[in-house]
Amino acid sequence: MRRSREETARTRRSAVEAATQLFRERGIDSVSVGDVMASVGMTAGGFYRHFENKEALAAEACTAAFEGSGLAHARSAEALLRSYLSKAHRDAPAAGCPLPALVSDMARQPAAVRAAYTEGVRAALARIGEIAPGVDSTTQLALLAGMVGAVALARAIGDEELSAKMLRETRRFWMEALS
Amino acid sequence: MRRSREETARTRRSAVEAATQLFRERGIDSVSVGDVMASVGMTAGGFYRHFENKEALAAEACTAAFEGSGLAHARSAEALLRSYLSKAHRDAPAAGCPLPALVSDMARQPAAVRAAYTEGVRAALARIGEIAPGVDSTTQLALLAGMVGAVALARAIGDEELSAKMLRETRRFWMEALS
DNA sequence: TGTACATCAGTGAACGCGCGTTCACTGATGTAC
DNA sequence: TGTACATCAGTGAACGCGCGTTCACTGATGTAC
Repeated sequence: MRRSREETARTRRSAVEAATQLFRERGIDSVSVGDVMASVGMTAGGFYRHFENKEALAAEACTAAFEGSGLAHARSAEALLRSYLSKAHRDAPAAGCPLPALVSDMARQPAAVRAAYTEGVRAALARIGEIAPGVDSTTQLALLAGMVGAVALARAIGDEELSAKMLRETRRFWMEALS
Repeated sequence: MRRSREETARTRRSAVEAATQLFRERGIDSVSVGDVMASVGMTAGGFYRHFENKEALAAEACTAAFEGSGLAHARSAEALLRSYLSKAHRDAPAAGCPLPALVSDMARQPAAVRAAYTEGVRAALARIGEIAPGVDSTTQLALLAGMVGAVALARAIGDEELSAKMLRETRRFWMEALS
């Protein structure tokens, strides 16, 4: 049955929000349209009243995930390193930075989704430039690569000790390199 | 019809070799048992004469991919940085390092596959220790994270200029940091 | 060395399943008068 | 403000498809004598 305009808008927002979390947690291809709609209390059929297809949702969810990301709100380089290269971040991909969570999904995604991700990379670099103004751009790029690589590897590694070491030592290196 | 022992062994080796390439190129979950067997000229049914299931192939292919990897054969830190952080490596994932190619697949893989990947991380760190003996272990870990992150990001980024910049500047940073 | 038989690598059809997407239908909401 | 009708958000079944895996079957290879 038909819903009110506000309710319709709320459903759409909930679906995008649920998708940002599910996609970061399990990867875009491993989450079905039905999974996303079930998590907002609906069946898959209704999805197509809100989005043209799954690709459109993926692109929108990717953009939305960057907006709520911790990287976008860090206040200093030290605070960023401490929160980004932490076990808490490693163990909560659904609420974390989309860069490591989606990085190897992207190679198989359509252009619209990749474009959203690329904008996220640019935004991350811009943010690093703001909170670490004394750092040259070469170092900013190497820092972003190091942070994303360390979190992605820490999640992939099956051994807790080595995983924790990857985060801890990468953090230590950059704390010193930036001071 | 039955095949000779040598032919059987050759088929098995070909399947593992094809899998290492296909998995790195398209991700483990996006490659089917049928894809792997078709690339060695067989149908999917015959797969189960060689492997218990797809998981067993994934674990074996992961281990095999690390053995043939460029990282395992680099002669110096400078040579490693030049070849690893290159467009050639970025554009040929099927023949490249499994670390960036499979990094976000791993979170969803069964324990046996993750264990093979974890061994690959250990081997990569050991190799870095050999070719850069003067570098402390904190720096070695940060270097591996940076190389893996830069290649994974360069592949994910949809914009050629930013992608190339990610590789180039990360290489520049580490060339200077290690000298 | 030759023969009879057991083994088993590979085929191709079938299975149960989950996917993205479509569609006829329902009934509350929105709109025109 | 009240009524009649059009709109459309969501349902649930259906579609065509590709997946991992199983299985009866074939016939060349391997083995026992």
